[in-house]
Amino acid sequence: MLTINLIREQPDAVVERLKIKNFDAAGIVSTVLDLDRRRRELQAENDAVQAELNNLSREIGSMMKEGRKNEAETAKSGISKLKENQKQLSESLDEVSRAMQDELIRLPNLPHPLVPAGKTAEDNVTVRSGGTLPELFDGAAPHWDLIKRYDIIDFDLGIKITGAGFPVYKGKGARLQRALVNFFLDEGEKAGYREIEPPIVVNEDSGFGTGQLPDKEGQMYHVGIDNLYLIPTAEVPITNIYRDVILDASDLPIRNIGYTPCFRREAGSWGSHVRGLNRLHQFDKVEIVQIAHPDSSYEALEEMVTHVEGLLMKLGLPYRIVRLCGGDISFTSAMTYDFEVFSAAQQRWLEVSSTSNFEAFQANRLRCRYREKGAKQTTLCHTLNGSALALPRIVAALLENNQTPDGIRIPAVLVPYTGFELISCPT
RNA sequence: GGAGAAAUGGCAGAGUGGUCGAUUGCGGCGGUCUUGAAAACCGUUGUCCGGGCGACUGGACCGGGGGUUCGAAUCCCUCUUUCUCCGCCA
Repeated sequence: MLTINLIREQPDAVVERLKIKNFDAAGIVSTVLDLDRRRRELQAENDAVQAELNNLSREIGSMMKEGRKNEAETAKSGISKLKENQKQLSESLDEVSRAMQDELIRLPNLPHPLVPAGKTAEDNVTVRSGGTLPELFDGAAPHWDLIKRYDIIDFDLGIKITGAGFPVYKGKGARLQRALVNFFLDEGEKAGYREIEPPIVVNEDSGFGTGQLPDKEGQMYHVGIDNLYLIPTAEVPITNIYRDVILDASDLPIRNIGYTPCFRREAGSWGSHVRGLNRLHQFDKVEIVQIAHPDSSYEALEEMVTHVEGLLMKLGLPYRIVRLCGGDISFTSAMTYDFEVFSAAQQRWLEVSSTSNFEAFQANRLRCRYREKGAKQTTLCHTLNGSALALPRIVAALLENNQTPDGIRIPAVLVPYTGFELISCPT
Protein backbone atom coordinates (compact mmCIF):
# COMPACT_ATOMS: atom_id res chain seq x y z
CA MET A 1 0.00 0.00 0.00
CA LEU A 2 1.30 3.42 -0.97
CA THR A 3 1.33 6.00 1.80
CA ILE A 4 -1.26 8.76 1.71
CA ASN A 5 1.52 11.28 2.19
CA LEU A 6 3.19 10.26 -1.04
CA ILE A 7 -0.05 10.60 -2.96
CA ARG A 8 -0.85 13.91 -1.32
CA GLU A 9 2.58 15.32 -2.08
CA GLN A 10 3.26 13.91 -5.54
CA PRO A 11 0.02 12.75 -7.14
CA ASP A 12 1.23 13.38 -10.69
CA ALA A 13 4.47 11.49 -10.17
CA VAL A 14 2.50 8.51 -8.83
CA VAL A 15 0.27 8.42 -11.89
CA GLU A 16 3.27 8.82 -14.16
CA ARG A 17 5.34 6.07 -12.55
CA LEU A 18 2.45 3.61 -12.57
CA LYS A 19 2.17 3.91 -16.33
CA ILE A 20 5.29 1.73 -16.42
CA LYS A 21 3.17 -0.97 -14.82
CA ASN A 22 0.51 -0.31 -17.48
CA PHE A 23 -1.76 0.88 -14.70
CA ASP A 24 -3.93 3.92 -15.14
CA ALA A 25 -3.98 5.40 -11.66
CA ALA A 26 -5.41 8.82 -12.48
CA GLY A 27 -8.96 7.98 -11.39
CA ILE A 28 -8.00 6.32 -8.13
CA VAL A 29 -5.51 9.02 -7.24
CA SER A 30 -8.01 11.80 -7.68
CA THR A 31 -10.64 9.86 -5.70
CA VAL A 32 -8.11 9.28 -2.94
CA LEU A 33 -7.23 12.97 -2.83
CA ASP A 34 -10.91 13.91 -2.57
CA LEU A 35 -11.54 11.39 0.16
CA ASP A 36 -8.43 12.51 2.00
CA ARG A 37 -9.56 16.12 1.95
CA ARG A 38 -13.05 15.12 3.10
CA ARG A 39 -11.58 12.92 5.80
CA ARG A 40 -9.48 15.71 7.24
CA GLU A 41 -12.41 18.11 7.26
CA LEU A 42 -14.57 15.56 9.02
CA GLN A 43 -11.89 14.83 11.55
CA ALA A 44 -11.44 18.50 12.34
CA GLU A 45 -15.19 18.87 12.93
CA ASN A 46 -15.43 15.67 14.86
CA ASP A 47 -12.45 16.51 17.06
CA ALA A 48 -13.92 19.92 17.86
CA VAL A 49 -17.28 18.47 18.90
CA GLN A 50 -15.57 15.72 20.83
CA ALA A 51 -13.45 18.30 22.64
CA GLU A 52 -16.56 20.22 23.61
CA LEU A 53 -18.22 17.06 24.88
CA ASN A 54 -15.15 16.19 26.89
CA ASN A 55 -15.12 19.63 28.47
CA LEU A 56 -18.81 19.47 29.36
CA SER A 57 -18.38 16.06 30.90
CA ARG A 58 -15.52 17.31 33.00
CA GLU A 59 -17.62 20.23 34.17
CA ILE A 60 -20.50 17.95 35.09
CA GLY A 61 -17.99 15.86 36.95
CA SER A 62 -16.84 18.73 39.11
CA MET A 63 -20.42 19.91 39.68
CA MET A 64 -21.31 16.46 40.98
CA LYS A 65 -18.29 16.51 43.23
CA GLU A 66 -19.30 19.83 44.69
CA GLY A 67 -22.87 18.65 45.16
CA ARG A 68 -24.40 21.02 42.62
CA LYS A 69 -26.86 18.36 41.49
CA ASN A 70 -29.40 20.58 39.76
CA GLU A 71 -26.86 22.41 37.68
CA ALA A 72 -25.42 19.09 36.64
CA GLU A 73 -28.82 17.80 35.53
CA THR A 74 -29.40 20.94 33.43
CA ALA A 75 -26.02 20.53 31.77
CA LYS A 76 -26.79 16.89 31.04
CA SER A 77 -30.01 17.64 29.27
CA GLY A 78 -28.30 20.11 26.96
CA ILE A 79 -25.73 17.62 25.84
CA SER A 80 -27.84 15.22 23.81
CA LYS A 81 -27.88 17.29 20.65
CA LEU A 82 -24.11 17.52 20.65
CA LYS A 83 -23.88 13.79 21.13
CA GLU A 84 -26.13 13.13 18.17
CA ASN A 85 -24.00 15.46 16.08
CA GLN A 86 -20.81 13.74 17.18
CA LYS A 87 -22.20 10.31 16.42
CA GLN A 88 -23.04 11.32 12.87
CA LEU A 89 -19.67 12.95 12.36
CA SER A 90 -17.71 9.97 13.57
CA GLU A 91 -19.80 7.61 11.44
CA SER A 92 -19.11 9.70 8.33
CA LEU A 93 -15.47 9.88 9.28
CA ASP A 94 -15.26 6.09 9.57
CA GLU A 95 -17.02 5.69 6.29
CA VAL A 96 -14.77 8.11 4.43
CA SER A 97 -11.62 6.65 6.00
CA ARG A 98 -12.66 3.17 5.00
CA ALA A 99 -13.48 4.30 1.48
CA MET A 100 -10.07 5.96 1.21
CA GLN A 101 -8.35 2.82 2.47
CA ASP A 102 -10.25 0.70 -0.06
CA GLU A 103 -9.07 2.94 -2.88
CA LEU A 104 -5.52 3.15 -1.60
CA ILE A 105 -5.27 -0.61 -1.51
CA ARG A 106 -6.04 -0.83 -5.22
CA LEU A 107 -2.90 1.07 -6.20
CA PRO A 108 0.12 -1.08 -7.07
CA ASN A 109 3.58 -0.27 -5.80
CA LEU A 110 5.58 2.25 -7.81
CA PRO A 111 8.20 0.59 -9.99
CA HIS A 112 11.83 1.59 -9.49
CA PRO A 113 13.13 3.90 -12.25
CA LEU A 114 15.28 1.06 -13.60
CA VAL A 115 12.25 -1.11 -14.27
CA PRO A 116 11.92 -1.31 -18.05
CA ALA A 117 8.64 -0.51 -19.75
CA GLY A 118 6.89 -3.44 -21.34
CA LYS A 119 3.82 -5.60 -21.42
CA THR A 120 4.88 -9.24 -21.18
CA ALA A 121 7.77 -11.50 -20.27
CA GLU A 122 9.13 -10.81 -23.78
CA ASP A 123 10.05 -7.33 -22.60
CA ASN A 124 12.07 -8.44 -19.58
CA VAL A 125 15.74 -7.52 -19.68
CA THR A 126 18.39 -10.17 -19.25
CA VAL A 127 20.92 -8.75 -16.82
CA ARG A 128 23.45 -11.53 -17.04
CA SER A 129 23.73 -15.24 -17.48
CA GLY A 130 26.11 -18.01 -16.51
CA GLY A 131 26.89 -21.68 -16.87
CA THR A 132 26.97 -23.63 -20.10
CA LEU A 133 24.06 -25.21 -21.87
CA PRO A 134 24.52 -28.99 -21.72
CA GLU A 135 24.71 -31.22 -24.77
CA LEU A 136 22.41 -34.15 -24.25
CA PHE A 137 23.04 -37.62 -25.64
CA ASP A 138 20.61 -39.39 -27.95
CA GLY A 139 17.77 -40.80 -25.93
CA ALA A 140 17.85 -38.11 -23.27
CA ALA A 141 14.44 -37.67 -21.74
CA PRO A 142 12.37 -34.94 -20.10
CA HIS A 143 12.15 -35.14 -16.32
CA TRP A 144 8.61 -36.53 -16.29
CA ASP A 145 9.96 -39.63 -17.96
CA LEU A 146 13.13 -39.76 -15.87
CA ILE A 147 11.25 -39.73 -12.57
CA LYS A 148 9.34 -42.82 -13.69
CA ARG A 149 12.40 -44.58 -15.02
CA TYR A 150 14.26 -44.11 -11.75
CA ASP A 151 11.12 -44.36 -9.60
CA ILE A 152 11.91 -41.24 -7.57
CA ILE A 153 8.83 -39.02 -7.92
CA ASP A 154 5.33 -40.42 -8.26
CA PHE A 155 2.49 -38.24 -9.51
CA ASP A 156 -0.06 -41.04 -9.72
CA LEU A 157 0.43 -41.87 -6.08
CA GLY A 158 -0.06 -38.19 -5.22
CA ILE A 159 -3.31 -38.19 -7.20
CA LYS A 160 -4.46 -41.21 -5.23
CA ILE A 161 -3.62 -39.69 -1.86
CA THR A 162 -4.53 -36.07 -2.56
CA GLY A 163 -4.97 -34.92 -6.14
CA ALA A 164 -3.13 -33.60 -9.17
CA GLY A 165 -0.12 -31.43 -8.39
CA PHE A 166 0.79 -33.16 -5.13
CA PRO A 167 3.68 -35.47 -6.02
CA VAL A 168 5.11 -38.14 -3.77
CA TYR A 169 8.91 -38.19 -3.56
CA LYS A 170 10.36 -41.64 -3.02
CA GLY A 171 13.72 -43.09 -2.11
CA LYS A 172 16.54 -41.10 -3.68
CA GLY A 173 13.96 -38.59 -4.89
CA ALA A 174 12.95 -37.83 -1.30
CA ARG A 175 16.56 -37.79 -0.22
CA LEU A 176 17.39 -35.32 -2.98
CA GLN A 177 14.67 -32.98 -1.72
CA ARG A 178 16.05 -33.12 1.78
CA ALA A 179 19.59 -32.58 0.49
CA LEU A 180 18.60 -29.47 -1.48
CA VAL A 181 16.72 -27.97 1.46
CA ASN A 182 19.67 -28.51 3.77
CA PHE A 183 22.16 -27.23 1.23
CA PHE A 184 20.15 -24.06 0.66
CA LEU A 185 19.69 -23.45 4.38
CA ASP A 186 23.38 -24.00 5.11
CA GLU A 187 24.43 -21.64 2.32
CA GLY A 188 22.01 -19.06 3.68
CA GLU A 189 23.37 -19.32 7.18
CA LYS A 190 26.90 -18.92 5.82
CA ALA A 191 25.71 -15.70 4.18
CA GLY A 192 24.43 -14.35 7.49
CA TYR A 193 20.80 -15.37 7.44
CA ARG A 194 19.09 -16.57 10.61
CA GLU A 195 17.07 -19.72 10.19
CA ILE A 196 13.35 -19.53 10.96
CA GLU A 197 10.87 -22.36 11.04
CA PRO A 198 7.51 -20.63 10.84
CA PRO A 199 3.93 -21.88 10.92
CA ILE A 200 2.69 -22.89 7.49
CA VAL A 201 -0.86 -21.68 8.06
CA VAL A 202 -1.51 -18.02 8.73
CA ASN A 203 -4.39 -15.81 9.81
CA GLU A 204 -6.09 -13.07 7.84
CA ASP A 205 -3.98 -10.27 9.30
CA SER A 206 -0.82 -11.93 8.04
CA GLY A 207 -2.34 -12.51 4.62
CA PHE A 208 -3.18 -8.84 4.48
CA GLY A 209 0.23 -7.75 5.73
CA THR A 210 2.17 -9.23 2.84
CA GLY A 211 -0.50 -8.46 0.25
CA GLN A 212 -2.11 -11.84 -0.49
CA LEU A 213 -5.40 -10.60 0.95
CA PRO A 214 -7.86 -9.22 0.12
CA ASP A 215 -7.27 -9.84 -3.59
CA LYS A 216 -5.67 -13.22 -4.01
CA GLU A 217 -7.60 -15.44 -1.62
CA GLY A 218 -8.51 -17.61 -4.59
CA GLN A 219 -4.85 -18.56 -4.92
CA MET A 220 -4.55 -19.84 -1.37
CA TYR A 221 -5.96 -22.92 0.31
CA HIS A 222 -8.31 -21.84 3.05
CA VAL A 223 -9.01 -23.79 6.22
CA GLY A 224 -12.56 -22.57 6.64
CA ILE A 225 -13.33 -23.96 10.04
CA ASP A 226 -10.50 -21.96 11.61
CA ASN A 227 -10.30 -19.21 9.01
CA LEU A 228 -6.62 -19.85 8.30
CA TYR A 229 -4.72 -19.92 5.03
CA LEU A 230 -2.04 -22.36 3.90
CA ILE A 231 0.97 -20.27 2.99
CA PRO A 232 1.82 -19.82 -0.70
CA THR A 233 5.38 -18.92 0.35
CA ALA A 234 7.42 -18.56 3.55
CA GLU A 235 7.52 -14.85 2.77
CA VAL A 236 4.12 -14.55 4.43
CA PRO A 237 4.88 -15.85 7.94
CA ILE A 238 8.50 -14.68 7.99
CA THR A 239 7.75 -11.12 6.91
CA ASN A 240 4.80 -10.95 9.29
CA ILE A 241 7.17 -11.48 12.20
CA TYR A 242 7.76 -7.76 11.78
CA ARG A 243 4.11 -6.70 11.60
CA ASP A 244 3.44 -3.93 14.12
CA VAL A 245 7.08 -3.76 15.12
CA ILE A 246 9.29 -0.72 15.61
CA LEU A 247 12.94 -1.60 15.13
CA ASP A 248 16.09 0.31 15.97
CA ALA A 249 17.94 1.52 12.90
CA SER A 250 20.95 -0.37 14.21
CA ASP A 251 19.04 -3.67 13.92
CA LEU A 252 18.89 -3.29 10.15
CA PRO A 253 19.30 -5.10 7.91
CA ILE A 254 17.59 -8.16 9.33
CA ARG A 255 18.26 -11.34 7.37
CA ASN A 256 16.03 -14.37 7.85
CA ILE A 257 15.83 -17.62 5.95
CA GLY A 258 13.29 -20.39 6.18
CA TYR A 259 12.31 -23.62 4.57
CA THR A 260 8.60 -24.40 4.20
CA PRO A 261 6.34 -26.31 1.94
CA CYS A 262 4.30 -23.89 -0.18
CA PHE A 263 0.72 -24.33 -1.26
CA ARG A 264 -0.81 -22.75 -4.33
CA ARG A 265 -4.20 -23.42 -5.83
CA GLU A 266 -2.99 -22.12 -9.22
CA ALA A 267 -6.60 -21.70 -10.25
CA GLY A 268 -6.85 -21.38 -14.00
CA SER A 269 -3.14 -21.53 -14.76
CA TRP A 270 -2.77 -25.08 -16.04
CA GLY A 271 -1.82 -26.09 -19.54
CA SER A 272 0.49 -28.29 -21.56
CA HIS A 273 3.55 -26.22 -20.64
CA VAL A 274 3.15 -27.05 -16.96
CA ARG A 275 3.79 -30.77 -17.17
CA GLY A 276 5.62 -32.66 -14.50
CA LEU A 277 7.38 -30.58 -11.92
CA ASN A 278 6.92 -27.30 -13.75
CA ARG A 279 3.87 -26.35 -11.72
CA LEU A 280 2.59 -27.93 -8.50
CA HIS A 281 0.04 -27.30 -5.80
CA GLN A 282 2.52 -28.19 -3.09
CA PHE A 283 6.25 -27.67 -3.35
CA ASP A 284 9.27 -27.03 -1.18
CA LYS A 285 11.07 -23.74 -1.09
CA VAL A 286 13.76 -22.00 0.91
CA GLU A 287 13.04 -18.29 1.17
CA ILE A 288 15.26 -15.40 2.18
CA VAL A 289 13.69 -12.28 3.68
CA GLN A 290 15.36 -9.00 4.54
CA ILE A 291 14.10 -6.00 6.45
CA ALA A 292 16.30 -3.14 5.31
CA HIS A 293 16.96 0.54 5.85
CA PRO A 294 15.47 2.54 2.95
CA ASP A 295 18.87 4.02 2.19
CA SER A 296 20.42 0.64 1.56
CA SER A 297 17.59 -1.59 0.38
CA TYR A 298 18.92 -1.78 -3.15
CA GLU A 299 22.28 -2.89 -1.84
CA ALA A 300 20.37 -5.56 0.05
CA LEU A 301 18.64 -6.55 -3.18
CA GLU A 302 22.00 -6.87 -4.96
CA GLU A 303 23.32 -8.92 -2.08
CA MET A 304 20.36 -11.27 -2.35
CA VAL A 305 20.76 -11.56 -6.11
CA THR A 306 24.42 -12.44 -5.66
CA HIS A 307 23.51 -15.06 -3.10
CA VAL A 308 20.93 -16.73 -5.31
CA GLU A 309 23.29 -16.61 -8.27
CA GLY A 310 25.94 -18.31 -6.15
CA LEU A 311 23.59 -21.19 -5.44
CA LEU A 312 22.95 -21.76 -9.12
CA MET A 313 26.66 -21.63 -9.90
CA LYS A 314 27.42 -24.15 -7.18
CA LEU A 315 24.77 -26.47 -8.55
CA GLY A 316 26.28 -26.08 -12.01
CA LEU A 317 23.03 -25.07 -13.64
CA PRO A 318 22.97 -22.76 -16.65
CA TYR A 319 21.04 -19.69 -15.60
CA ARG A 320 20.06 -16.22 -16.58
CA ILE A 321 18.92 -13.31 -14.47
CA VAL A 322 16.21 -11.07 -15.85
CA ARG A 323 14.93 -7.78 -14.59
CA LEU A 324 11.17 -7.86 -14.93
CA CYS A 325 9.49 -5.22 -17.02
CA GLY A 326 6.57 -3.14 -15.81
CA GLY A 327 4.01 -5.50 -17.25
CA ASP A 328 5.48 -8.62 -15.67
CA ILE A 329 6.40 -7.30 -12.23
CA SER A 330 4.02 -8.02 -9.38
CA PHE A 331 1.52 -5.64 -7.84
CA THR A 332 3.55 -5.25 -4.64
CA SER A 333 7.07 -5.12 -6.06
CA ALA A 334 9.20 -2.09 -6.90
CA MET A 335 11.89 -4.17 -8.59
CA THR A 336 12.11 -7.87 -9.28
CA TYR A 337 14.83 -10.12 -10.64
CA ASP A 338 13.75 -13.51 -11.88
CA PHE A 339 16.23 -16.35 -12.04
CA GLU A 340 15.73 -18.94 -14.73
CA VAL A 341 17.55 -22.18 -15.27
CA PHE A 342 17.76 -23.97 -18.58
CA SER A 343 16.13 -27.36 -18.57
CA ALA A 344 17.87 -29.17 -21.36
CA ALA A 345 15.42 -31.88 -22.37
CA GLN A 346 12.50 -29.45 -22.39
CA GLN A 347 14.66 -26.82 -24.08
CA ARG A 348 13.02 -24.27 -21.82
CA TRP A 349 14.02 -21.67 -19.28
CA LEU A 350 12.31 -22.34 -15.95
CA GLU A 351 11.81 -19.70 -13.28
CA VAL A 352 13.35 -20.86 -10.02
CA SER A 353 13.58 -17.66 -8.04
CA SER A 354 11.94 -14.30 -7.89
CA THR A 355 13.84 -11.78 -5.81
CA SER A 356 12.21 -8.44 -5.09
CA ASN A 357 12.44 -5.18 -3.25
CA PHE A 358 9.03 -4.05 -2.04
CA GLU A 359 10.42 -0.83 -0.62
CA ALA A 360 7.88 0.52 1.89
CA PHE A 361 4.83 -0.99 0.19
CA GLN A 362 4.52 -4.07 2.38
CA ALA A 363 5.94 -2.28 5.40
CA ASN A 364 3.12 0.23 5.22
CA ARG A 365 0.57 -2.56 5.40
CA LEU A 366 2.59 -4.30 8.10
CA ARG A 367 3.29 -1.13 10.04
CA CYS A 368 6.92 -2.23 10.16
CA ARG A 369 8.97 0.79 11.12
CA TYR A 370 12.37 1.74 12.45
CA ARG A 371 13.70 4.61 14.48
CA GLU A 372 17.08 6.28 14.13
CA LYS A 373 19.02 6.45 17.37
CA GLY A 374 17.72 9.33 19.45
CA ALA A 375 15.00 10.22 16.96
CA LYS A 376 11.39 10.53 17.97
CA GLN A 377 9.81 9.86 14.63
CA THR A 378 9.48 6.45 13.03
CA THR A 379 10.00 5.59 9.37
CA LEU A 380 8.77 2.66 7.32
CA CYS A 381 11.33 -0.06 6.69
CA HIS A 382 11.89 -1.63 3.30
CA THR A 383 11.11 -5.32 2.90
CA LEU A 384 12.68 -7.72 0.44
CA ASN A 385 12.45 -11.39 -0.29
CA GLY A 386 13.61 -14.00 -2.71
CA SER A 387 13.49 -17.71 -3.32
CA ALA A 388 16.78 -19.34 -2.50
CA LEU A 389 15.56 -21.57 -3.99
CA ALA A 390 12.30 -23.21 -5.07
CA LEU A 391 12.92 -26.92 -5.46
CA PRO A 392 10.76 -28.50 -8.16
CA ARG A 393 12.16 -26.76 -11.21
CA ILE A 394 15.69 -27.04 -9.83
CA VAL A 395 15.07 -30.76 -9.60
CA ALA A 396 13.62 -30.82 -13.11
CA ALA A 397 16.71 -29.08 -14.50
CA LEU A 398 19.13 -31.22 -12.48
CA LEU A 399 17.49 -34.41 -13.69
CA GLU A 400 17.38 -33.35 -17.30
CA ASN A 401 20.76 -31.66 -17.55
CA ASN A 402 22.71 -34.21 -15.53
CA GLN A 403 21.31 -37.33 -17.11
CA THR A 404 23.73 -39.87 -18.55
CA PRO A 405 23.02 -43.25 -20.07
CA ASP A 406 23.94 -44.73 -16.69
CA GLY A 407 21.84 -42.50 -14.48
CA ILE A 408 21.64 -39.02 -13.08
CA ARG A 409 24.79 -37.40 -11.76
CA ILE A 410 24.41 -35.49 -8.48
CA PRO A 411 26.34 -32.17 -8.34
CA ALA A 412 29.41 -32.44 -6.12
CA VAL A 413 28.16 -29.86 -3.61
CA LEU A 414 25.09 -31.98 -2.94
CA VAL A 415 26.83 -35.34 -2.52
CA PRO A 416 27.65 -34.72 1.17
CA TYR A 417 23.92 -34.15 1.65
CA THR A 418 22.55 -36.98 -0.49
CA GLY A 419 25.12 -39.57 0.39
CA PHE A 420 25.09 -40.82 -3.23
CA GLU A 421 26.56 -39.59 -6.50
CA LEU A 422 24.25 -41.21 -8.98
CA ILE A 423 20.57 -41.96 -9.33
CA SER A 424 20.38 -45.13 -11.36
CA CYS A 425 17.73 -47.63 -12.42
CA PRO A 426 16.21 -49.67 -9.61
CA THR A 427 17.47 -53.22 -9.94
C1' G B 1 -12.75 -31.14 25.33
C1' G B 2 -14.58 -29.59 30.80
C1' A B 3 -14.01 -26.05 35.10
C1' G B 4 -11.88 -21.60 36.96
C1' A B 5 -8.74 -17.07 36.66
C1' A B 6 -6.73 -13.26 33.84
C1' A B 7 -5.30 -9.67 29.59
C1' U B 8 -2.88 -2.17 31.50
C1' G B 9 3.04 1.47 28.41
C1' G B 10 9.90 -2.07 26.41
C1' C B 11 9.27 -5.32 31.09
C1' A B 12 7.14 -5.91 36.06
C1' G B 13 2.93 -4.14 38.33
C1' A B 14 -1.01 -0.36 40.72
C1' G B 15 -5.52 1.54 39.40
C1' U B 16 -12.96 -1.10 40.08
C1' G B 17 -17.36 5.26 37.19
C1' G B 18 -15.09 11.76 37.13
C1' U B 19 -8.65 16.39 34.93
C1' C B 20 -6.18 8.68 34.30
C1' G B 21 -2.67 8.42 28.72
C1' A B 22 -2.82 6.25 33.35
C1' U B 23 0.83 5.62 40.54
C1' U B 24 5.36 3.10 41.16
C1' G B 25 9.68 0.06 40.15
C1' C B 26 13.04 -1.82 36.43
C1' G B 27 15.03 -0.88 31.73
C1' G B 28 16.27 3.12 27.99
C1' C B 29 17.90 8.19 27.04
C1' G B 30 20.04 13.05 28.88
C1' G B 31 22.60 15.41 32.90
C1' U B 32 25.31 16.26 37.87
C1' C B 33 29.44 14.06 40.42
C1' U B 34 34.26 11.33 38.61
C1' U B 35 40.73 11.11 35.33
C1' G B 36 37.15 7.31 33.48
C1' A B 37 33.46 3.92 35.01
C1' A B 38 30.14 2.16 38.74
C1' A B 39 27.07 3.87 42.62
C1' A B 40 24.12 7.93 44.09
C1' C B 41 21.15 12.01 42.71
C1' C B 42 18.20 15.11 39.08
C1' G B 43 15.50 15.18 34.60
C1' U B 44 13.22 12.60 30.58
C1' U B 45 10.89 8.40 28.34
C1' G B 46 4.22 5.01 24.16
C1' U B 47 1.63 4.81 19.29
C1' C B 48 -1.60 6.77 15.62
C1' C B 49 -4.71 10.63 13.11
C1' G B 50 -5.68 16.04 12.54
C1' G B 51 -4.54 21.78 12.85
C1' G B 52 -0.26 25.31 12.83
C1' C B 53 5.92 27.98 9.33
C1' G B 54 6.70 27.31 14.41
C1' A B 55 6.29 27.64 19.86
C1' C B 56 2.31 24.78 20.35
C1' U B 57 -2.40 22.45 19.97
C1' G B 58 -7.28 19.05 19.18
C1' G B 59 -8.70 13.90 18.98
C1' A B 60 -8.18 8.45 19.51
C1' C B 61 -5.94 4.20 21.83
C1' C B 62 -5.53 0.21 28.87
C1' G B 63 -6.26 -7.63 24.11
C1' G B 64 -10.30 -6.92 19.50
C1' G B 65 -15.42 -5.48 18.53
C1' G B 66 -20.10 -3.69 20.43
C1' G B 67 -23.16 -1.54 24.48
C1' U B 68 -24.69 1.33 29.14
C1' U B 69 -23.52 6.53 30.94
C1' C B 70 -23.12 13.59 30.76
C1' G B 71 -18.47 10.75 31.67
C1' A B 72 -15.54 3.91 31.03
C1' A B 73 -8.90 1.15 32.02
C1' U B 74 -12.97 0.58 35.66
C1' C B 75 -19.93 -1.72 34.51
C1' C B 76 -22.50 -5.14 30.64
C1' C B 77 -22.33 -8.35 26.04
C1' U B 78 -19.25 -10.84 22.57
C1' C B 79 -14.81 -12.64 20.31
C1' U B 80 -9.63 -13.78 20.83
C1' U B 81 -5.52 -15.05 23.64
C1' U B 82 -2.88 -16.59 28.10
C1' C B 83 -2.51 -19.13 32.83
C1' U B 84 -4.14 -23.06 36.56
C1' C B 85 -6.63 -27.77 37.39
C1' C B 86 -8.93 -32.13 35.02
C1' G B 87 -9.25 -35.17 30.51
C1' C B 88 -6.79 -36.61 25.95
C1' C B 89 -2.25 -36.84 23.28
C1' A B 90 2.84 -36.52 19.09
